[in-house]
Amino acid sequence: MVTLKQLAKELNVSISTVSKALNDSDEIGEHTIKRVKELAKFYNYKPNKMALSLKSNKTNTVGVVIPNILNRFFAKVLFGIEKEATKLGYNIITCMSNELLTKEKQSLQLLANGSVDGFILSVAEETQIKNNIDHFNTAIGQGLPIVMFDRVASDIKCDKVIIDDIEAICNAAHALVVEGRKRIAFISSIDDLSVGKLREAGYHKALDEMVTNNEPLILKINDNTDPQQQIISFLKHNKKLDGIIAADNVSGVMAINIASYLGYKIPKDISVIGFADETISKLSMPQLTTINQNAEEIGKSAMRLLDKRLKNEEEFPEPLIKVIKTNITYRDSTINN
Amino acid sequence: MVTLKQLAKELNVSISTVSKALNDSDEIGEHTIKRVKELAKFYNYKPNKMALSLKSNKTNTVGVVIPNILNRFFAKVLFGIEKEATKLGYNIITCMSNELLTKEKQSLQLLANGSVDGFILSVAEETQIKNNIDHFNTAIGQGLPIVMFDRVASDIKCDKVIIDDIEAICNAAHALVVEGRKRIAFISSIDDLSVGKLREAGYHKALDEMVTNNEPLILKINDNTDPQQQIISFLKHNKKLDGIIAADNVSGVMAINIASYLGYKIPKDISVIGFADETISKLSMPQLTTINQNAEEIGKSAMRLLDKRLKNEEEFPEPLIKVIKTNITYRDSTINN
DNA sequence: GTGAAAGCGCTAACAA
DNA sequence: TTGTTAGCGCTTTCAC
Repeated sequence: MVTLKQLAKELNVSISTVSKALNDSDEIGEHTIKRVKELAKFYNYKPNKMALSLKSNKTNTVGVVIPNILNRFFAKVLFGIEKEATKLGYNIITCMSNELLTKEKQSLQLLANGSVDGFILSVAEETQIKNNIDHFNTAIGQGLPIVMFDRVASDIKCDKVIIDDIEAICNAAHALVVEGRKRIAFISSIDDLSVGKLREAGYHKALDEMVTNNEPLILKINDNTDPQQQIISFLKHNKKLDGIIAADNVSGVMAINIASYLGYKIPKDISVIGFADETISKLSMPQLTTINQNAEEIGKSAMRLLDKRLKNEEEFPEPLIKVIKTNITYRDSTINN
Repeated sequence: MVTLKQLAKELNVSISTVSKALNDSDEIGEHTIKRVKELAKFYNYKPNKMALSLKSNKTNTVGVVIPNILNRFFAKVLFGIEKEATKLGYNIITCMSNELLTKEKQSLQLLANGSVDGFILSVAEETQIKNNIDHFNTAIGQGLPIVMFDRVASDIKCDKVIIDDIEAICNAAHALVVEGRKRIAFISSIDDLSVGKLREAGYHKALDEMVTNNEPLILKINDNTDPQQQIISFLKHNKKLDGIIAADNVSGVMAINIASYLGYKIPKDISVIGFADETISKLSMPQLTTINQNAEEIGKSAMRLLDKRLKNEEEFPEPLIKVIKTNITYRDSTINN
């Protein structure tokens, strides 16, 4: 990499002249500016990032801590974050907590050495279960703002981007009721998570609002045994169910394929609504109708919030909670009108 | 963040004393070391990353350029890279080319300002189609080594991590032949890519090696119309096919679900082998038998190669090509023995 | 209009 | 054993 020093030497001017010229300072003569810029272009000069950061005490880099990159929701959020970050001139350093408290903690600590200006993160499962959240406050105390998305820690005062999980499920239930469904089940493999609990609450709320038949019918899928077997057994034991709402990324697709396999006609016999994205929802036959979380928008919003927070440090001290709208994308696992 | 300066002031010693003490220099007295370390711990001192990088001209950060994070293969590779990077003490700055040449170029240029020590990347689709590869050489020329994985540019002299795509497909075909399959089709939605071409070549090679019936039967899925319709029509027009090899991430799962939907029994009537990972392969009923690319291992290997390259700059000047072994994970879309 | 010098936080050669 | 100083690459204030 070429440095100002080298350019200055070759041009027989001082380092500061070169610096000013490249920044179009009006202290510098037109002719000099031209000379400097030409040589800089010739050598493909770029100001050294580390030097700039050291000087300005800003890195234009944000740390992103993702619980599980293999979950498509998080992959999409990351996608959104990266897109907006590029637009706003930030780089992102990505860390994976792999749902572990220790790794999450480590990531925050490791980057709190001047590597990043702030964090965007979704809380790891273990962290949520143990409700161990000191490391978040430590980071904030060090002047590194945090924006949390999806899985948030309610006790931490920071900006947050979420969806209204309760409302989303209620809307889905409502859509099934409109189709004439009477016995709607709820299946979830994420009841440990804050969002899992909210979605279940949404299901209960929806049942309460239904005129008839408000007996909950819930399958909590656990990792210990084969999920497909759990669904098969659930379907066999609940012959009357005619609607399914799936709380996580994949169980809706599974439910359709398994129900078909068992001889049910989808959506004639059972309607299914899930949380998967376009790609996964297209893997079932018929394709899954989904609650659309707008994951990319969540990522973009989070990045924008962090940017604002970084730009006016003294302003808007109150944490913001941004709620991203959800909507339902109708495919063929429901009876559409 | 606390600095050496502040510690020095508070301890009434010089900055360099503090620095040396923290680095366990034997120039410094035991007592002083202890005093310094205690205060440093108290203030949670961490050496400023930017200052360190500026001084050492090393960032311990690698730039990762991924064509499409929503593709699970890439997500898994990224996962592997991050895991190994953490182990080796690197951070990763993630960029997405979104399959676009311009974005890929931009990412390399943007990070070639001292932000990273080197790159790990998989070539964008557009880049492969246009075969425009100057930006790679530019980066390498600037002293930033590149490790390419999966989709590599054969004209670039750099370390590479790939799988033997031809062999992988041959093995899959062989597995189907062993089952007694006679009419094996190949479906792909990635024939633009280097790996797509290799996998098709593998299919042709396998056919050539078969005793009977070496007429190729290929479906190239394009994005213009509904992929499911293309598969339906393909199945309807080729009633005799009894085996399918899918070259990409999702079409194997689709094929199973569609074939079931059309009344075929899987694997009795048709055996299917695909390229999907565990999660996606479990979304079909029955679950998809897959060629396992060991994506995580690819990521880890790439990171290790880059690390080696960075550590001994003068040594092993010849580019290395590392071939990661594939294997077949048998699930229920094939007749297992 | 141009240059010298200080300083961001750190390490290390050299001096004391 | 500890301190002084220079320098990594850059911006910016202040002198000229």
